[in-house]
Amino acid sequence: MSHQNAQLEAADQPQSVAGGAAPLAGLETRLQHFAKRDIGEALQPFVRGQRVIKRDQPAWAERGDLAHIFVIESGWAYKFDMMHDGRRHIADFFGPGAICNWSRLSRFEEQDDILFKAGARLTLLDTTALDEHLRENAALASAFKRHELARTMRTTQRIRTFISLPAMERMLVLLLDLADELGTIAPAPSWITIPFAQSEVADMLGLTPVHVSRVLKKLVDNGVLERDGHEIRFVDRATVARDLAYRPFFKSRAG
Amino acid sequence: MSHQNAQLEAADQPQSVAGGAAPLAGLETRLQHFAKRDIGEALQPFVRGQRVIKRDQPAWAERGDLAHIFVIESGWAYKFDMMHDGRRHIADFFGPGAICNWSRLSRFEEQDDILFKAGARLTLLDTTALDEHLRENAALASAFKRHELARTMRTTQRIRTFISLPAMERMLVLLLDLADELGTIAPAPSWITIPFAQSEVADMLGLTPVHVSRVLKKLVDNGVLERDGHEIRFVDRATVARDLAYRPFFKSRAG
DNA sequence: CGGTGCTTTGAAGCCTATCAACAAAAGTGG
DNA sequence: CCACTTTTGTTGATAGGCTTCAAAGCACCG
Repeated sequence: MSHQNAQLEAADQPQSVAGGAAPLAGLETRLQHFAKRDIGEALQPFVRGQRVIKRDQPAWAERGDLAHIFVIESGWAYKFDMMHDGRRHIADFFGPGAICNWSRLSRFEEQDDILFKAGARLTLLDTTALDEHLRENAALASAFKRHELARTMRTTQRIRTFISLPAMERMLVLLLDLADELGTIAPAPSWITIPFAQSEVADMLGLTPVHVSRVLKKLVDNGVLERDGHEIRFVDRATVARDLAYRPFFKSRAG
Repeated sequence: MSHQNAQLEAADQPQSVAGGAAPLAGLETRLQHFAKRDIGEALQPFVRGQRVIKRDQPAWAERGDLAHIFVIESGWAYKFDMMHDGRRHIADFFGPGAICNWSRLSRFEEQDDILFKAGARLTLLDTTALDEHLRENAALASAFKRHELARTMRTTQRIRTFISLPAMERMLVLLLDLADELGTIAPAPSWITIPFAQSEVADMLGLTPVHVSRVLKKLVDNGVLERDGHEIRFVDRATVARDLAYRPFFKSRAG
């Protein structure tokens, strides 16, 4: 546990990290979809550093690791908590351009733990400075709020499926959500890399890893998906989305 | 559909309805748990009428039936929506003292439909007047916010169970939530009347009505519950709650 | 090259849905 | 208040979905 923290500290680097794009470009693109005016590079003043995650690494809510706002430049993260029977429940996931811990800024919700997947590149923002800025800048604050609301609504849609429908539908909705998250800052590629292990997918869907493997196989056998390892492709995404009455909350708002 | 609306109108009555307690006493009791100062009868000026629901009756979100804030004096209601396969999903429920459609006031969320159960008595509040009042009265607004946040957190806890755990645990958590909701404005009775049909419980748990019946029977056979029709009692609620790591979000805050 | 962790596959058993019939309860109309 | 209809809840039999356990294949990494 202590070496994990050491790793977080050690990754504190000078402003730019290999990768090219300016920090926060992804987030700004996302927010722009929910803003009425141009937000430009309004967030640059709040950058406090960047980090590269070498191995899968949790940030424990209680230990102050989440004192900053974490924005994902590339890669993935997810929010999880442990249940009474020892199982892990994964409640939401975050892709490029996402804010991992918005609730720290706006609400005083219970804070789940966050796990950053290996390879993720993060930008850290100053929580209190950003908070003050948003208090005075209603337009920007509104964009943040709408952006987070879209996430909430997408989560609500997913949860409904996970509670009521069988494994195949659950899996498809999860994959559509992944595509939605990816398509937010750039057109989603038709081949998507599932960024999670099957045991993690299982903890999202409320299934076992074994069954996740079988469900994926069945979807390929049925001609719904094509697959090459962790890469998958919908043979006909539009039809799948229509059959499930799936509603994209991020992608379709591009302006 | 049109006769349902007519019924809502027709039930508009003079200020007091059979039942004794002053309107909003339940809600004010609830809010008091989340307020730092005494809130007294701060909400009385916003009352715009009362209604008694004779038969189970939906208020359709799209038709403006939800222009007011609905507060439950006694009885129950729930939030539901229809899924692509024709199944009904019930996302949350509301007991005595609850606000059924807070989101109408504070957020611009997607609005689910609400169904009021037969026998429910409602108080209607003026949405815009209350909204303005809360803008100027931060303390009261904060109590509302914390109160709704408690609901959100309870829902999050329930959802986690419904996604990941089998039917018996789901049922127990639902019953504990019912007790929590009931115990908010007065000590919860040890015998609880399940206010919903088993088909409604099924749509909450993501099960079939048949299985709901069997699960209840099994819980009685295992000595976890006692039961007399729609009345149930936990033989040992504290132990059940502990085993499930169940956290009450309303009741335990009584001050 | 041999770990180590992730994925796949098979067999067996439990959990839940479906279908159908019936019982019980609640609403309806005379 | 009674007979009638409709809804709701119970029970059994059967089938399908998902988990568990165990073993083997595969990929990555030191």
